[in-house]
Amino acid sequence: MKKYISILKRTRLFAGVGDDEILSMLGCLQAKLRTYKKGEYVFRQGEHIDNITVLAEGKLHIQSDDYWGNRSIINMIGIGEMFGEAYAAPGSGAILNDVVAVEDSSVIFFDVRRILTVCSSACKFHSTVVQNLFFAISEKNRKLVQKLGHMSKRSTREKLISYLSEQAKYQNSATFTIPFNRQQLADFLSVDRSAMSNELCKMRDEGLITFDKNRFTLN
Amino acid sequence: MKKYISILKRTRLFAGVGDDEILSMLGCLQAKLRTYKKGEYVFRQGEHIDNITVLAEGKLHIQSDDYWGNRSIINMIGIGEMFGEAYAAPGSGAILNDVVAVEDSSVIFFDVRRILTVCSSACKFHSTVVQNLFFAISEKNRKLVQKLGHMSKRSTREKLISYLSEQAKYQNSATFTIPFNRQQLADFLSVDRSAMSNELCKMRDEGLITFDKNRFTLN
DNA sequence: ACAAAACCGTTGTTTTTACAACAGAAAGAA
DNA sequence: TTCTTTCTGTTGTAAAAACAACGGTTTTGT
Repeated sequence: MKKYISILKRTRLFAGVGDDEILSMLGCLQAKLRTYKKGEYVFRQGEHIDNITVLAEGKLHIQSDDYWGNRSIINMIGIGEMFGEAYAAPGSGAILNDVVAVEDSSVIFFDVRRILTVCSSACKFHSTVVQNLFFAISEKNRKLVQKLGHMSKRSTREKLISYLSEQAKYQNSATFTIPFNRQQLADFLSVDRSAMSNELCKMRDEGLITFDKNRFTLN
Repeated sequence: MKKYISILKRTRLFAGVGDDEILSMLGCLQAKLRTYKKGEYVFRQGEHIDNITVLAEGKLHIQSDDYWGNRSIINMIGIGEMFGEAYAAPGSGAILNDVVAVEDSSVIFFDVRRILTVCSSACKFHSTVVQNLFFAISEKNRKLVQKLGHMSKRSTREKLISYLSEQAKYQNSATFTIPFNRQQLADFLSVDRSAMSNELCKMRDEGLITFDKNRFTLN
């Protein structure tokens, strides 16, 4: 677990907390580590979860599949990002989506009740962490709204432009790499892969964008 | 302001806080009341906001319009619900959408910094409110994910079924009233109104649903 | 190195949606 | 009341997306 302290230090959850404090909090919050092979499920739709988790290594997708096998990717979780925090509140019900490792991954679990209940022991940074938790979930909230912004666009082209512009802005460069392959991007934007691929190429031919695999440039 | 205490008492934000404490906190948190006529904007896209707000009366839509006048309704805010909380964190940037009164409304503003900074005075319920804030934003988070679930459906019919089923479940009855008229529902689901209307009628003719204005029944 | 699998672009067909336009019903204002 | 505006359903047409199928390329595993 110790090897992940440098990662935890850079997470939103532990922002402003020193190495030593993090180490002691790992005990206080009953942190547990689990590893997952590519394709394994961390959580399944319908489960009741009582852990907040941080991804220490790998990559996860929050997604769900319908009757006909249409997959939709709700969100991507990268290293240092948190997930499951929306189900920390009592009575928040079962999780609505699957959480799947798309690469070999390591996940750190924290006991929710230990985070929300102020402990009497050494964790003087506890309140910092609670506030961090709030800020982190706020940020995720804004990201979800942003994603709704993409999804609410009527055409595939507009969805693509909306998403790619956001990425360019977020990565602060007209050239950037996206964390999805074509199928995943299509599942993320809820469109058909081949139609999307087609649209991307049209946009390229019209000189709007250029791309090579996951690397895109806006013109 | 006093007349709204009974409403505030029943909000997520002040759950577990007594009348007297709420009254004293209104001062502590520098609560301010403003009223809006139907159609007026509470916030506009691009504004920087530093208040958490609670709707005391009326109804709001969180929405945005694009170049071509396509409107998309991100969320509906009912009495007692909170909004703007996702922008409480420092450095959270400008608000991405407009917030508009769709009925004559009354909004209570709270100073964000006063909520997040524990005050030294009488507000012993302060930490309760901070935790409530976290629970409330968690709930909104889950709602957003649920909405993404509707939007990610490929066809208009599936979107409708997804949304209507959720409403039936939420209102705990196969017959229920939705808070939208047709145009608003179309804007909420990001589809064309006439196409949606058409689809609704087809579903009715097939015996899947019955409806009268805003009142729907699932069969 | 080789076979298998995954990935990406491309095309033609079918299905669905958006758009525009209109008419009747309902609601609201004068 | 009467006139006006808003709301809803309906239809036909044009545009767009989904679907299916395939070939070439790249990646992966053995």
